[in-house]
Amino acid sequence: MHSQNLINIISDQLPNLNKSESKVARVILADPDSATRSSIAALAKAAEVSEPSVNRFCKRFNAAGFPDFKLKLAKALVSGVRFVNRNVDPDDEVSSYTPKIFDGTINNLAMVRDKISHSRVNQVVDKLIQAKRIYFFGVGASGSVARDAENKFFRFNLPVSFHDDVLMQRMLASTGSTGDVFFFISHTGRTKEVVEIAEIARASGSTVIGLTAPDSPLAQVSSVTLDVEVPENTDEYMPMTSRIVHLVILDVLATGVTLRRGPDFLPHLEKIKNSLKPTRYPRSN
Amino acid sequence: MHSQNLINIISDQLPNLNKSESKVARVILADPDSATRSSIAALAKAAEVSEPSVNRFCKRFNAAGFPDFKLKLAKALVSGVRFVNRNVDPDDEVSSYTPKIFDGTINNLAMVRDKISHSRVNQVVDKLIQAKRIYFFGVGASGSVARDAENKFFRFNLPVSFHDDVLMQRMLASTGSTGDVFFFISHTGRTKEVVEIAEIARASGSTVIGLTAPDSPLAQVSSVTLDVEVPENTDEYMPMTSRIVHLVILDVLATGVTLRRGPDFLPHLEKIKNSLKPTRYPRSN
DNA sequence: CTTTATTTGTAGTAAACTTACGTAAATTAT
DNA sequence: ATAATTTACGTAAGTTTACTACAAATAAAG
Repeated sequence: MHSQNLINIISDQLPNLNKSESKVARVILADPDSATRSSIAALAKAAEVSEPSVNRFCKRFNAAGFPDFKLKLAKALVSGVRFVNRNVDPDDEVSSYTPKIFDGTINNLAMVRDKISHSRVNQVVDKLIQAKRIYFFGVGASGSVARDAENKFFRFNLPVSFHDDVLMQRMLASTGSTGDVFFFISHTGRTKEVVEIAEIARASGSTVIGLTAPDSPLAQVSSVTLDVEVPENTDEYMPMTSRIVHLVILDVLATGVTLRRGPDFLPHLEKIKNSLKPTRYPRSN
Repeated sequence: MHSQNLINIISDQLPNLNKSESKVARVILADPDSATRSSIAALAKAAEVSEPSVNRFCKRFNAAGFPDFKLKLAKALVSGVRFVNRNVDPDDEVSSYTPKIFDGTINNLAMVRDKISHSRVNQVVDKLIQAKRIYFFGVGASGSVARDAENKFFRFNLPVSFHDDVLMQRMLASTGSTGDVFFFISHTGRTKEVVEIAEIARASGSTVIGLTAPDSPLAQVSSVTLDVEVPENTDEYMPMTSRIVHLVILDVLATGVTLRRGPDFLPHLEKIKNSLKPTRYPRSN
């Protein structure tokens, strides 16, 4: 299991800190990387507190002292998480907003990586393995995720399709039967139309899988759900990253299915890969 | 390899070091983790050299001084455990392959984040801002990325469309004119059909943007390229992550365009957001 | 309003790190 | 081989950094 990242711990604890400690926390979270390179005096000055306050802050987070804290912070940064609550500012340059967006995405991925239920993943892989037929449903931005899922899963020699048209989805859901898997992808899990279609699919006796927000209406009507908790983007400039998390989870599921199929299945995948060769210019190097 | 691990660098350089420096190196390599926690005096004593020798050793490896060196060493230790052994094994359990896939994706994002050319991003944002019309083209897995791009960019009040059908793409490319932007998304940049279409678009006087592998045939026919170098997946079980990197880059571009449009444009985005409200179940909390 | 607890800062001290300089070792040339 | 020159290394001093003890200030409780 992954240990919770120091930066996340700090931002979680932010409300529980007293005045000067939270000042320190904010300065560190604003630019953790530069924090690892600065002295206790510099950090104290930046946070407008005294040096011992910085020291006390470090000890609160189970560090021996300031140098030890910096070390732990540096390690936390490597695992991919930087600029946690650095929002894009209206006057940001390319060189600022580019890493911020990457880091925001990376941060969300790391969070879901540590939170996702492995037993749920296993359950979903089970359902997908047993499926006679798989439908990936999504609308709007999730439609692209569903399309990508189709592209991954057709390799398993199963009847797979994706649909981003709600009328089509509704008709297919109503004709479902035992052994069919309807895989719903939705960021909010609150789109009425989608929830209704999931209910129809469920009523038809099919398996309904929801890749969506926990406790959402869609989650409630699903047979199995994969919970994805990604912070709502309050910031106007910050993109929605749930799509990307969804894609990675579908990668995980596809890998799970491949592994279950065993090594005998690899030649089939190889064949598909090779089929594309004649469409490409050969590599010179 | 571009980001060689500090520990490997030290052991590579071991024969080139002089007497006292190699003493220091051996002590550090024997237990790098404890080295990150010890003072310069303790390390000097353990290596039986003077403190300045340790300091000189650090500077030789491009550190500002001893503390900076310890920081870099600590980072190297973390990246070693997390990112090195990231291939999925045939006998991996859910609890193993799930974090591996997330980490693999995160690793690639971090690599591209550090490598991407900000001036290129700026150039592409320029072109998109000036565009009279934007076409996002992709086939196969990149088709989903193109579809997602359409979903992001239509918000800018521009004629935008995506196409995953090569015949459609070919026809549209031939009818292009100055002011049109054809945005090609391709992992390899070597699909003959796609390169041909890009050539047609280019010949029509339109701007061709390539989000693809550097130095690929597609990159060569593009007006501007955004290079994405993601390692080829030699491992059968590891998913292709370039799609995800492409999506994040499109997020970056969309943010760039939003920022250029300025704050007057925010109400428009808000309006689009609000338009979806009636389709959703309201949140209870 | 006083007392008590908590938070925060000041000042002093110890430790850690770096720099300058001088000596020793090694290399090269004579 | 030995002098000259370069390179390596350590001593000592200076500077920065971090920690501790204590006191002032603030907040909470009686």
